[in-house]
Amino acid sequence: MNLSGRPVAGSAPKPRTRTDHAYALLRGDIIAGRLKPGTKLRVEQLRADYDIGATPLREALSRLSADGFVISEGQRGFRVVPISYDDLQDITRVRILIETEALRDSIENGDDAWEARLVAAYYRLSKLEAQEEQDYEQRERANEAFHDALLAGCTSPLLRRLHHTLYDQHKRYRNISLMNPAVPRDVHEEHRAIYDAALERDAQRACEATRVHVMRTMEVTLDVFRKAEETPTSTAD
Amino acid sequence: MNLSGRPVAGSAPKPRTRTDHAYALLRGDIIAGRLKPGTKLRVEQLRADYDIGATPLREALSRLSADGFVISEGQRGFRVVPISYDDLQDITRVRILIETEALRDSIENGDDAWEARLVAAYYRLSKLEAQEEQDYEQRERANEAFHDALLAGCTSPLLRRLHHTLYDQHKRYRNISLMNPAVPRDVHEEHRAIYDAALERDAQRACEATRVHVMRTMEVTLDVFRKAEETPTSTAD
DNA sequence: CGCCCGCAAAACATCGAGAATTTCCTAAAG
DNA sequence: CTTTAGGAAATTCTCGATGTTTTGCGGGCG
Repeated sequence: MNLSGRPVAGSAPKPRTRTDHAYALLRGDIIAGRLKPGTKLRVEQLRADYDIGATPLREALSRLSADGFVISEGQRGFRVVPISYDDLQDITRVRILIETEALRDSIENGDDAWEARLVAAYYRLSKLEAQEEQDYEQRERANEAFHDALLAGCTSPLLRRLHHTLYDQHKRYRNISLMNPAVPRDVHEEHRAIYDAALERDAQRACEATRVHVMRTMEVTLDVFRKAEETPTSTAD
Repeated sequence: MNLSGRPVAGSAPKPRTRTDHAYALLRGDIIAGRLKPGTKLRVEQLRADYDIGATPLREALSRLSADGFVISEGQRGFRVVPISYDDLQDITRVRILIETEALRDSIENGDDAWEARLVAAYYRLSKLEAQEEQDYEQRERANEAFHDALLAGCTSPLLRRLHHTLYDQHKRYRNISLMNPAVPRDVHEEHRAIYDAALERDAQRACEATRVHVMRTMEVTLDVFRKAEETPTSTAD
């Protein structure tokens, strides 16, 4: 009955095992772009950086390779998955496929609690979007919470899991392109369109709005990369 | 220049590293149903069975857990993912989503070589389907070759990868339900419908035929399980 | 009679060292 | 000057052993 006053298991943010810890750290660093695409992941190096033994590190890297964040070149170690235009487009395309299907399901099956959570998440996000100064971390969290709330009603665990992975793969591209000045864009309006359609239980419209939203995100990211290529190595190394 | 006469790397079927080997063995045994759903996977046990050290085994299990064939209950080891009606339906649903999208792409982009390969694969499969006595292994290979050929034109590596995993997850259910007498069913006709539509480049019709085919496969599998539940433990040991 | 505590055995997760392989550098041959 | 061969250094992969956590069992207390 958890009379101890300590938080119940499951809500705890602290990973239980070294492997889980390593997995979370590596995944986070790859998505955040701190580990750059194509980088060789030498176990000895990582061992020093994270202060974790080789065995848990290798296990974490194995999981990440199945997730598509790392490639394992048998007998030649691991490296961060490279980025490419094609890859971003591929991820985007599949993400739209998965996300719209999950959203359709969520809209059809979401109950009152789903609605309430969605309203709350949208409210918080809107408030942050209206602010002048943008705390990226905070806003990213709110953005994720909003998208999670949208899909919370989805009855398919598989769709949820796939979406989560694809979302993070996409997020990596966004983070890598982040430092450059973003193309002006009315994100709030895109969010509002999805939100309105979802609350009205108009799945068709919500999916279309989602498609537009995800495509725009990709296009902005692609633009940043293209511009970065024209201006060679200004921020490199 | 490989003057040794040995086959060049890449064509070799033999896994290069112990981890890869363990991964292939475990995956195969799980899909074939030799490792039953819910079974605890004790490393010491596996070590004896496969004659592979604990470290490569754990790495393989980690990868399998990311693939969804194994669950990792932190600090309490690994076990084969359990089966359930809900899970089979979930897998089927997502598989249809992925497979029809991949097929649509394949039909739109497949070139002459794609067509030729498809014709050949269909021809071989038809011949086996017409036979009286059925070698399951052989037929399964032909079936897989046919489905692979259908999707070979798909331009999205991600869709291909996801489909491969989902196909094998589905296959596990089929294999587990295998011993029981199958419901009579004209599989050949279903295959023919997909094949004809694909060659005519009618994506819409091919996708619909695929949907029907996959749904039927699931329903037959579900029927077998339901019947097995009514007749308790006749073949169980 | 049932519940709970605590000890022993099993299993898991992790570490450090040792075999196998790749990579890198040097130097000679064409 | 490019190419090829050889060997040393670095790195990956694997094993056996060790600390920690979970599990299973038995005895005592309510």
